Amino acid sequence: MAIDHLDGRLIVLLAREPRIGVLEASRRLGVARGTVQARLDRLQSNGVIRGFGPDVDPAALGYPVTAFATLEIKQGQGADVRAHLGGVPEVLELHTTTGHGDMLCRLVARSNADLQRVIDRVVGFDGIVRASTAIVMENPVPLRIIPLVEQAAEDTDRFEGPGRH
Amino acid sequence: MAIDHLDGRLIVLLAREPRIGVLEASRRLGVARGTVQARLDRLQSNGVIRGFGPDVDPAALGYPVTAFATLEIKQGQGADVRAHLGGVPEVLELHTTTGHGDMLCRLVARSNADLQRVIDRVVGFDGIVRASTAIVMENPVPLRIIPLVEQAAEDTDRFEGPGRH
DNA sequence: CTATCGGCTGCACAGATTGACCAGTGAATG
DNA sequence: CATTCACTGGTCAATCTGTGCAGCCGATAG
Repeated sequence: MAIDHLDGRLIVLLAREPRIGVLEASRRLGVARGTVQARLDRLQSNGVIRGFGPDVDPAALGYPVTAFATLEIKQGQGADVRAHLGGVPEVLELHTTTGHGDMLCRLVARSNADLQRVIDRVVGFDGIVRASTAIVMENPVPLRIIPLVEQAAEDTDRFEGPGRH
Repeated sequence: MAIDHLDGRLIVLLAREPRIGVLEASRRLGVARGTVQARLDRLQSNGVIRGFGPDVDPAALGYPVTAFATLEIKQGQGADVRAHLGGVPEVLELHTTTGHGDMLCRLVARSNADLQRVIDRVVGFDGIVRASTAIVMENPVPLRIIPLVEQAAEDTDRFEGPGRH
């Protein structure tokens, strides 16, 4: 389940330069090509790497406004609300949470005015009691994984020693 | 800036089966290989597709707990707080927002107990006045982009007619 | 109407990459 | 000591990539 130092370097390398192939990666990492292939296979069947889907920028698609909405749900309506929100394209993700709200979702919209339409569509559903929205102004730290991968690799080394054996 | 129907189908296809190459994609879409290559180049220079980085699952890395923290910042400390949070690997993203909090960040941790350590590290910084955390229990809608891509492609068609001309 | 332009097609080429093998080596295990 | 596992370094055929080309077509400008 955990990753070792080589796995970490491989993931970081792929994250920085996604277009390189297995052969080029093996050259950069200084290992045999078969090793990189085996590691990649293992990381993917492990589920550590889910895939290599295209990273699409909603802003470039015409949806430059992002917001987070905290929703309060009527008891017992959870499943319906999940289905409802799953059907709204502008809902990019949805979590159920502890704390004051019951759900947190990420929304995008074509403009601040359009955000009103999206929010109306999101909350215009029986079962949603209340919603409070926070519009994103700036994104100082875009969604990232590299630092965590590096830390996970280091932690493994610390506990088990560098290398696999 | 907007995408047409073929762009949409291409992105959706790549999102569903990231491993296929340009040639296979052209076969699936029923267009010439050069067309797919040209579209991909354009989508990438447009910034619509940022890249094809590996999609890493924090849970599989040993960080199964996700939380969202709303932070309240002391006036004028924004830049320092951003730098501080940028240095914490468990902070996967950070937004400045309107609304009651000033910032919203996504955190991961190795366990609920470990989350306490992460939160302490995040809020243990002069300039952060208050923090409220919501732990994610379930993720009914994982981060997704396909429905939005499909809608963007349809909207383009509706306004400009299918095809590019 | 006609010339031009951009986008798409179908084709071709050399070069590189992939997936699949294999035998050998070294370290850790029982 | 025999075994197991990961890695190396090599080969093989099949495939894909990047590139360039000529031709076709619809849209646009003069």
